[in-house]
Amino acid sequence: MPNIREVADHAGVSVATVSRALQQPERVSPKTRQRVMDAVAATGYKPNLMAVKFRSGKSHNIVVLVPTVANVFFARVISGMQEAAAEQGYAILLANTMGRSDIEDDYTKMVQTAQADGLIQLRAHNPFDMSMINDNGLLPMVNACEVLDAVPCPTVTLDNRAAARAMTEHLISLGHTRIALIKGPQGSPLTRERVAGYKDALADAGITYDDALLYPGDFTLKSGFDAATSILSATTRPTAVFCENDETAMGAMQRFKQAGLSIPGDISVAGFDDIDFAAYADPPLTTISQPAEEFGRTAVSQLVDVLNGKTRRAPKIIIPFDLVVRESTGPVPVTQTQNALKEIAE
Amino acid sequence: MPNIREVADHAGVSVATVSRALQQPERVSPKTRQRVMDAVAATGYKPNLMAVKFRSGKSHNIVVLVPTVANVFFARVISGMQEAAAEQGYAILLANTMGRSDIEDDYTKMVQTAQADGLIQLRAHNPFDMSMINDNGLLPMVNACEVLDAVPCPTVTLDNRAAARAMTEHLISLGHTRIALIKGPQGSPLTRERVAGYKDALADAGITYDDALLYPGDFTLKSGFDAATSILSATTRPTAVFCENDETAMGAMQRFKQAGLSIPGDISVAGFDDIDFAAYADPPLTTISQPAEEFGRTAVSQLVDVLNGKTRRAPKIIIPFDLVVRESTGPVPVTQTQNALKEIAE
DNA sequence: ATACGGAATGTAACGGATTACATTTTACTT
DNA sequence: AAGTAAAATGTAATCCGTTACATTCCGTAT
Repeated sequence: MPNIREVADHAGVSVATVSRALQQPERVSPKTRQRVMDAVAATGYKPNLMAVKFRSGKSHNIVVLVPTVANVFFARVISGMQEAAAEQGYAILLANTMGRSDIEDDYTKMVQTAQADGLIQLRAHNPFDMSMINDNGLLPMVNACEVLDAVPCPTVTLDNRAAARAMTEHLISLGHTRIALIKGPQGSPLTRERVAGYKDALADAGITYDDALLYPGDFTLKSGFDAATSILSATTRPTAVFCENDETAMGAMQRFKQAGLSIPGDISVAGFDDIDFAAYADPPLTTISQPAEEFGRTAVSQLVDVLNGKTRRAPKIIIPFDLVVRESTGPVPVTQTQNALKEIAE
Repeated sequence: MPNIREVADHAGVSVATVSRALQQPERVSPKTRQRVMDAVAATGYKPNLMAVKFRSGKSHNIVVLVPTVANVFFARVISGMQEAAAEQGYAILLANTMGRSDIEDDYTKMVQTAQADGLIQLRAHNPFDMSMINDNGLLPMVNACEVLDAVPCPTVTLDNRAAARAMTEHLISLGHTRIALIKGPQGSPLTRERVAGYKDALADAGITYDDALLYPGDFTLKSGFDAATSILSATTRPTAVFCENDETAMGAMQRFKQAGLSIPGDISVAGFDDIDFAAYADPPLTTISQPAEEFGRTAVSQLVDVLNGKTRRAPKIIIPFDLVVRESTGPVPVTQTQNALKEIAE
């Protein structure tokens, strides 16, 4: 591999001139510039970017901590990051953390060891200690999707509470009053916020909240399937199920169909995320659409601003959502309505 | 940020000793080692890995070219790579290429500019020219999943032809003779091999191959849906549809169900890949299971071997597959059987 | 023709860790 | 106690671009 000195010799100039001809062409006379370019072509010179990065102290790498890359929603987010990063001259180092703090720590070290300039965390957990704070009091990170409030860094998130509330209101508007909720992972702020939005809507509609209608889940197909099994064995079966993500919803639908229930004839099912499969589910799934790619793009551009010192106070960015009504939600089944009326009458 | 000199001063030793204490502890006396460790702790020293990589000429980065990260199968492959790379001390640089050669070239440059040591390509396209060939005549890359024969590098692949043949044989064993095939992307070797396997099985069973039963697709849900629409309007409807991936199969199933067909009562549907959703489809999808994570792990370990000069001749690794029979495939519908018998009789 | 200013180019220090080679220390032999 | 080999440690070169500073060149003004 030829280095800059060989090019300089070949062109009969100094290494400084070669460097300038490549980095700031206007600082070099047209003749020399041409000579250098010819020498570059002749030698097949490619600058060793590891040397450049080392010298400049900027790696132009961004670490992304993803709980699971094998999640359709995150895959779209990453796709958006990829795009924005490429535009800004950054490369993405992807870390599949499975939510494990030790793996997160390994990758966070890449920032501390100058292998990466900053980090994007897609989970509500701050991997840094405060030693990494910059002049503006910010950490070299962006927290996206599932965010933590107390961390000094930009956040990019959906108003999960409002979205969950919107979905619950949609179900209520169809006449549902016994609405089950299949939750996301225990302890996640996402889960909490969505539960809060669900409660908000119930409260507004004057429906008393019932703890028994909350089912545990973890965003997998299986957890939806299992929760649905529990729901089927409930004494008074809910007429609608709001799932905190689409995978869960699809797992639940599968179980309900196996049990011979019609959706939404016997039970309505709603999801969250609007992954590709949602539109092709049977029946097509009512869900909350999140612009996943935009999450990625926004997170990257926020991080680049932090790294350039442009960000003084941590912005809290809210990405808009959309309620997408498809065919998995419908009016309360007649018999159930009658039962409900009877109950009220008693 | 403290550097190695500060640590040396603090410990009262030379920088060489510090370096040795950290890299080859056995080459340093226990006393000094301890002094160095204390100094490291006291100063909070973290070696600048950019400097290390620059000096050593090894970046310990691997570029992965993925057509789309938002594909469930690839997501699993990446997951496996991630795992193996971490074990071997490598980081993954993920490139979402969308199959575009210009994007692939950008990332391939990372290898040429010492930002990455090697590359894993998940598409049948060689991004390198021959200038990167090493002493063993190999390129610093591994071609996985969808492979090209002529490239001097290890390949990791499924016997797609055998797998497609196995699936087709399964359908034939259920009595199907008119079996449609929804293909993968035009021009992909994957597509070609699977078509070849399909033809193999037909030929073996003495079923004449009919061009009209091949439908175009591109591995998306939508393309499955659209192909199903074409299938529905065919003069003699096939009794089974073999889709070259699961997304396509799920899109097709959705369309068939919309048209009021029962699966597999009226038409059998089979997929390929066994993504998570396959087991939760309605009905659960018969498919070919590929150990996606193993693809990733194998690709990484093969690449590491190449990088270490351990690989002399490019191995061609075949990963085993599994035929997973679920409920989306069944015997030929009775009426159809009668028609078929009639045809034969005529 | 001389002097001066700006453009063009060159020289060499620098970044942080590694490592070949040189030197010192230690441990053991006689 | 002297001598020697092995172990431990130190010195300084090195990796390769970038860039501050120094120098040279050229054109223009006087």
